[in-house]
This record gives sequence, C-alpha cells and structure tokens, in this order.
Amino acid sequence: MKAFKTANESDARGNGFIPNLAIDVVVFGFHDSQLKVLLVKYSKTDYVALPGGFIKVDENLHDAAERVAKERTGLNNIFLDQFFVFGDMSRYNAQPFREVMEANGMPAKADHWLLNRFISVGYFALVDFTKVTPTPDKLFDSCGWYDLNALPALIQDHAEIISKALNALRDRLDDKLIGFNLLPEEFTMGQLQALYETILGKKLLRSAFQRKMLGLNILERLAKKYTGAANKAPYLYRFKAK
Amino acid sequence: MKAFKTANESDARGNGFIPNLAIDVVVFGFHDSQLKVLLVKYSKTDYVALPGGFIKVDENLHDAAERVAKERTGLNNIFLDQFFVFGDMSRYNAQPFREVMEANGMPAKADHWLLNRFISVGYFALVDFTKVTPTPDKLFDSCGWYDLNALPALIQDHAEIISKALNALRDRLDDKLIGFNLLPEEFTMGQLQALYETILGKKLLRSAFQRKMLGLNILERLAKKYTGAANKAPYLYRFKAK
DNA sequence: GCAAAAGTGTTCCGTGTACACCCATGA
DNA sequence: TCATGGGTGTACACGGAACACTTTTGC
Repeated sequence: MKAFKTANESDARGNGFIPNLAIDVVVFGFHDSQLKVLLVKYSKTDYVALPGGFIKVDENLHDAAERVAKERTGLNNIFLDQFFVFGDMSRYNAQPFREVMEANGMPAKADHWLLNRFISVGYFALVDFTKVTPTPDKLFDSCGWYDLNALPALIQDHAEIISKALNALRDRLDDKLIGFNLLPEEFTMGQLQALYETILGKKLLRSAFQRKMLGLNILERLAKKYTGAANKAPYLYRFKAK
Repeated sequence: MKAFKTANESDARGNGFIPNLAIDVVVFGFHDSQLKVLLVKYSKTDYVALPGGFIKVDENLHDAAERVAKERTGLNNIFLDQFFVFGDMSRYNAQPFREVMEANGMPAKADHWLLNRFISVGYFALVDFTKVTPTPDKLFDSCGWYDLNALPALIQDHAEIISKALNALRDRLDDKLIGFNLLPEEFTMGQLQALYETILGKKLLRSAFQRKMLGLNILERLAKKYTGAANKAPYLYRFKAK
C-alpha cells in the first residue's frame, strides 16, 4: 500500500484516486534456489513495506495492479493474480505513514486522505528475477529483493499479506501451471524442480517430477545445455503456450 | 451491490460508508436437488440483482458481508467466503440505479454517490435453505430464491459474478469441505450426494461417494431415517465438528 | 415375495511413490 | 575411469471407477 509517488501526483484530498482502497502487490522472484520478495523502504525512516498503490477513478483494478508492479520492476506483461482482500479495521494504523510524511516534508494533517483507513486488494506477481530492475522512487530509499525466509519487520499486516500470497501461490501452482512465470524463458528440469521444491517447501522425487511435467504436454524440449560441469548435459525446456 | 436500505441511512454523499466500494453476496441454497440463488428485485422496476451493500467506515469488511447476508436471510453465523474483486470500468453502468432512484422518489442527481463507479468485493454464502427467511426491503419488491439454471436477466455483471461464485464453490468443495453448510444439520448420504452432484454438475458413483465421505472421518452416524418408502432406511449423518 | 434404495465387498486400472539402472560429461 | 547429475524403466501402493452382492423397508 501507499505508493507515495502516485499520492504526490494528487493532492491532500486524494483527488483522482479512489479513496480508502489500495492495492498491495507481492512480487515473487526466484534466485539461487530461494524465493524472493520485492520490498521498498521509505525514505528517512526504517519502515519496510510491500509495493503498493491506488486505483485511479477511471482505471481498471487489474490495470492499477499492473501499473504498480511495472513501476517497481520495470517489466511489462507481468503475471498477476488476485488472492485476497484485506479489510479488517485492526490493520488500520496510520502512525508509520504519519512519520514518513513528516520526515519527508509532507504536511501530515489529521484529515489527509493517506491517513484514513484503507482496505487493500492483495495481488501476487510472478516475475523472471533476471529481468527485473528494482526501481525505487523519490519517497523510497530503496527497492530490492528480500529472501522470503529472512524478511525484515514490515509495516502493518504486510507480513500476513505475504504469507497469504505464498499460500495462494502454492494452491494454484499445480492447478494453473503458473510457476513458469518465475523462470527465464528457457530452463532445465532441475531448475524447474528446484523452483517447485522451494515453493512447496518440500523435496520432490526427481524421476516422478520429470515424468509428471513431461506428461502434462506443456514443455517443449530444446537443445542440451552444456554447463561445463562433469555430468550429463540437461535439456533446456520452454513453456509451450497453448 | 447497492443495498438501498443502507444508502438511505446515509445521505446523498454517502457519509458513513466507504465510497466506490461495494459488496455483492451470492447466497447459495439447496432445495429439491437444485442450487438456488437469492436475488432481489428493485421496487417499481424490473431490475433483478444480487443482494449487496456497502462497508461502514469503521466496519470490518467481513462483518459488512455478514451484515448484508443476514439482512436478506435472517440468519446468524452464515458461512461466507471471499472469491473475487470485480473492478473493471466496463461493469460501471449507473443507468439502472438512476431509474430505480427516480422511480422511488429519490433525487438522482448526477453526482449522487450511488451513481459513481463501484468496485465490488464478491462473497458467496452457503446457507441451509430451510432456515432462510428471504427478507425484502422498502426498496425491493421482492427477495427470493431463483433456480441457478433459470436465472432472470440481471443488472450489470451480476450474472458473471454468480458464475465466478459457482466456480469458486466447486473448487473449494472437496478441498475445504464446505458443502455441509448447504444442508440441514442432519442429512442422509443420498442428500449429500445429490448436493455434490448438483454443484459439480455430474453424476457420481454411489458406492465410491459413500466410502470417500465416510473415509474422511468427518461424519457422525446417527439413527436411521424411516421415510415410509418401500426401501432400506438410510442413516442420518451429522457433520463432525473437528 | 417383490421392487427400490441403502450399505458393503471385490476387482480393475491409472497415477504417484520409491528405487534401480543406464547415459552423458569433463576432470 | 570416476564422480556427478540427467533421463528412463520397473515394481509397488493407494485411491478412484465400475460392478456385484447383500440388507432393509413397505407394499
């Protein structure tokens, strides 16, 4: 939530955006056999948060999520999926934002629209780690990848949002075959298995995994990949668009 | 969307409610081996719609959905599940509401908050058909059950909302064992099977279904039910709370 | 006794699990 | 030739599909 960039484009009343409604995007990446999440740190404070933003009054909800994801990753055509709406009053805590605004010279009047209660639509994004350019913003000191297993303290309920995003990703992994979005266009079976094992949090049998994946008829076998390692060269595969 | 009752409690600016954000509830019931949906018809017009409402500024999102569902069914402790957020601009069509307001003596000024664009959080509810008292409202001519296979024309994208709700129900049926919410507390295996067959839209094998359900260890077998029919009396079962 | 529905048993098959075996690669 | 990792084959268990059989009920 709270992409202050977009907030700055508007005024203290939030004109141009739908009030009280936000989007939080959990951007997942995969690198070094680990799941990563893209997080931002607000300028001049220690607050770490999910990338987020608001919906323009005449903008499709999905487009708004795409816009937010694109702003932080530099990517187009990002895979995005809704997973939950966070609407409890208990998540409402304006204190961090008040501090951020004051620390950055924005007048934090009590009735500023950003300090109101927000309901947030949770999206998760699956991206090719190697293609992402984490992009901060004038109100962010940094924007970068964090290991899912070593997350820093996050504002509000953002830790819970990530947790629910991961659960949704697990649930839909086999069903909707969305994992490929986390890999480069060409990958080996070993990479794919490592990805699945990381997401599901358990070891899988190599032979069974291979046959299951090939049996789905969604993989196209390409040339072998000679890594220079002293072992058989694995084939490269590509996700076969239906 | 658009529970005008709640709208009336507020003024033309929608004070007290979060603007641009609504809730639509697909209330499913099961009767005569058919899935039913609870719909409302707006007074003095032919517009049929899902029960809906808005979120009070200090109300939990889930509580708002519960409140809406309770208002139309008279029930407490309703099973409710989020399934999607509908946020496309293409769903925005204020014309029906303008007509409804004018037909019912409400001044439908162009800037009335109800005529703005709305994003709607979709919930589905599973209720015991026999316990529901469909309850209309001063702005509804009627509130009642409609067969899922014979729905009337609905306003806006409400037909699509119902379709997505049904898909979500199907997806979660086996996984989360939520079907029991559609039956009375005590039921026969035949009733349960008929429910599953109706939701999934296909015939199931009686023997396999029986063993699968019993194998889940979630059913408590009660006394037999003598129907008066010339056949073996089925046992009654009750969902075993974990 | 008979028809109808409920409950249980039995067989078959496909899929996943577990493990074995071969193949390719470069040191 | 050896270690390493990739690809494939095989035996087994489990659960669902299909069907048979028995039990219960009221006419």
